[in-house]
Amino acid sequence: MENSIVIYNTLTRKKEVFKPLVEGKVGLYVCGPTVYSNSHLGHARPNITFDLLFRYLTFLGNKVRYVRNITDVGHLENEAEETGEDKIAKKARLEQIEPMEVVQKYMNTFHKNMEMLNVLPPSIEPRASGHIIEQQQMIEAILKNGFGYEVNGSVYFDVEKYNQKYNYGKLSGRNLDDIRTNTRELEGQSEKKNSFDFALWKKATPEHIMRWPSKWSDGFPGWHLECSVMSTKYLGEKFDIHGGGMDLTFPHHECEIAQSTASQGEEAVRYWMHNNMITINGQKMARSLGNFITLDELFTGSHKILTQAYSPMTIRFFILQAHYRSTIDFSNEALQASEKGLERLMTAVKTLSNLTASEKSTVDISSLKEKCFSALNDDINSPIAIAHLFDGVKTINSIKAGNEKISAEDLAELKSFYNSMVFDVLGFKEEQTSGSGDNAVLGKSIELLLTLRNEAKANKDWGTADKIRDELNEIGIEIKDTKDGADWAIK
RNA sequence: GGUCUCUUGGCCGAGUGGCUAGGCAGCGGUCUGCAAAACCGCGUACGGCGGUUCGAAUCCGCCAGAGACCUCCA
Repeated sequence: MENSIVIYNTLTRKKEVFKPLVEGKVGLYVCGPTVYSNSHLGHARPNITFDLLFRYLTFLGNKVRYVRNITDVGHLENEAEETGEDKIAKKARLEQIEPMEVVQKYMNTFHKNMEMLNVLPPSIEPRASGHIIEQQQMIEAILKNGFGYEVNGSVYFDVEKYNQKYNYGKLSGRNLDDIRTNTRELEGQSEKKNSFDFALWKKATPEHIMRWPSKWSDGFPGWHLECSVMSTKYLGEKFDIHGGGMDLTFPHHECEIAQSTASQGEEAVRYWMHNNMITINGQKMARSLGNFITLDELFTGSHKILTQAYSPMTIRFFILQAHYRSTIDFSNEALQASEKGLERLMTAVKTLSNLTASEKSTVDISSLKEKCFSALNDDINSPIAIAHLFDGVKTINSIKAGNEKISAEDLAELKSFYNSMVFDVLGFKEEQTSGSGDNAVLGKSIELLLTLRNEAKANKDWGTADKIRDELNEIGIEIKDTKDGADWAIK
């Protein structure tokens, strides 16, 4: 099987065959979160999207170095512009704690949430605050090449000058004239030659807590610098893939391109990938819009618009059931559909492990495999891959029902395929709520009740049997009678 | 206002010139003491109006509606 995969490159607005710079090795950088509050559903999207990419590239035999940063320096906030206060410092004052304490707290939550979603940790997770010196070095390189200027201890990027030699706006499809006429004049920008110039180093005002010494001033690095610096530091001056949310395309990624090009003379990134947004009532879910649901709220069902809790794997399935470049609209109905769908898939995986082989097959395993892989090869089309897996579910169930037959070799192949696809590549995991496992006391108690119920059933004492079933149901434990006896699950 | 994107059956969501994904819900059935669960089967949809074509949900134009970016954002 050939594994030439195709990726939609935002830079060219086309699908391109992906060829890593070095055969068998892939450098992947993804913009991570700014850790100043709890992670919400929107954050799950890029992390799951690029987790899938990371997993699949690895599965195909590549050695992938996946770098995902933590922004713990804080970007300037709109209303805080005049004071030069940043998000993290602002939150710190609000909660009367150290900025780094805020960072630690929300970084911990982020990590915990990601682990629950079965998002693999990246190979390197650099923090902006740990790369102040490198950021200063890049500023110096930009200044040396004549694409920056210093004013009152702050350093700005000279977009006009840059655009004379290179093309500012190539990623987001803008040209400088459009930007010139459409950029809003903001307060406190008088230092800049042009409103579209952006800060590389910002002098800290007295009340600004997060600050570092530099030759220009005590201050902090500009908004876009950390990604340019940390990506090239760990992946090289030229690397394969840079990912992130679509909302970062402009200005963040545009500025990254400008910074890298201005400092080293050529672009760093070969393929730009952008995931689309999660919407709620048709509108983008965002921290700034206040219409977000945190991951913890989803997992516990504690947000007022949620009719129930949704497990991490349900969220993961929900996200992977849509293509990463489409928007997905949040709704209880959609999440419930995902919950059911995932359950059907996972049940089939269990069924598969207990199937018995026949002399020969009446089913076509290799065609199923090929369809799944070609879906993933086509710009990581997870919904199509999942659809084919569901076709396989039908096959698995038909084999179990005796309508189809499978040979021992095919069965082994099908098992191995589902294991790698469902668990290794798509990254689902069992979320066991029933019998076995952690709560042995509960499990044994329920087994006892089920034994009593079976005895009652054997005596045709339907009253007692139904009472046990119904009252357990009231408590929140569902009894499922199967041919092989009763099974149970916490609802 | 500028740039860009989207509009698919009850809901979610793929596809992108002919071969009419998939999930959920619904309906019918199998199983079961009953119920639930599970399993099997069933649905010809592509915003409107024109055009190109032997043929369009898919290409082009216009209209309508929604959204994203232009400011921190995943």
